[in-house]
Amino acid sequence: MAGIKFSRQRQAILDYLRQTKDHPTADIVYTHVRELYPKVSLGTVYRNLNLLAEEGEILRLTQGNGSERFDGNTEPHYHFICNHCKHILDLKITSLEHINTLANVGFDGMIEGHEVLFYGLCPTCKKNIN
Amino acid sequence: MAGIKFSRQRQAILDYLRQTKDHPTADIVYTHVRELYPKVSLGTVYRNLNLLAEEGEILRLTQGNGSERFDGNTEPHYHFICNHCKHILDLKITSLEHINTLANVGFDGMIEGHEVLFYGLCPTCKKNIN
DNA sequence: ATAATTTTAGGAATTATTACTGTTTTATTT
DNA sequence: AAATAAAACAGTAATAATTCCTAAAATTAT
Repeated sequence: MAGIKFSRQRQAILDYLRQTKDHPTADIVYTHVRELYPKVSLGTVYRNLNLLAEEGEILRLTQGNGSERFDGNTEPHYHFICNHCKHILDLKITSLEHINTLANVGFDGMIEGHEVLFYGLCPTCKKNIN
Repeated sequence: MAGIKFSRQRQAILDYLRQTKDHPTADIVYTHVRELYPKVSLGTVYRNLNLLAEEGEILRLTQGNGSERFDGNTEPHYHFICNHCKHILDLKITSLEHINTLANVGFDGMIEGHEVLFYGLCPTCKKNIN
């Protein structure tokens, strides 16, 4: 009976991602899970992040510089990255499904989806920068 | 008089990016530039790709798996990646500027721009896969 | 042509991620 | 509840992508 087995480490990773609003890197997840399981290895964190992402339990965010980030919120939503402080935020906006239709105009293949990353100034930086 | 100086290697990199429709990785650029300058080093390619991207002479594309890709076409356009063959294509669609306005609704910061990556089946794969 | 400054080649170093292996956990069967 | 099979683990080595370093070469200004 091929299947995946429960593991406390994986559960801790998922729990952590579900309770934070951040979009942590594998390494940040690692340091947090270590508080609960001090002997956890970074390889375990990577393996489980990949597994959870494949299963759709978490999202993998690819945003330019450095490492990948992960998101425990699987509700459909869009992301924003601040040009100034580099923080990533969730945007609660209506679906942009219609841009798929726009993209398909004059395109001979088939558009199945899209990823969007907005950038600009986050609320905090907007305030502080004048 | 602080400034950047001409270099044949940088010129060759730019020339190559301008004449291809592909979206090559640094390594692919490297192998092509080596045909003209066999002693060019990979570090030189990376340094110049970064420099050219900073100056806005080329675009840097971040698309999930593996390495970054570069685009010599700086006209505003959107990209598409095929889920099947993983090739990246240019899409010639009208600007999607209006999604910035949508994203700003209920957002306290300031949206300055966006990056979109469409995915699906490219024309060739769509034909061949039925 | 000389001097000043930038860029280069080549290689070492760094960072992010994956792969390997013997041991431990988890789930299933007796 | 003990035995067994399968999956996951910790720890470490390996790989891949990119950046950093330095003495030598190329470019630009004088």
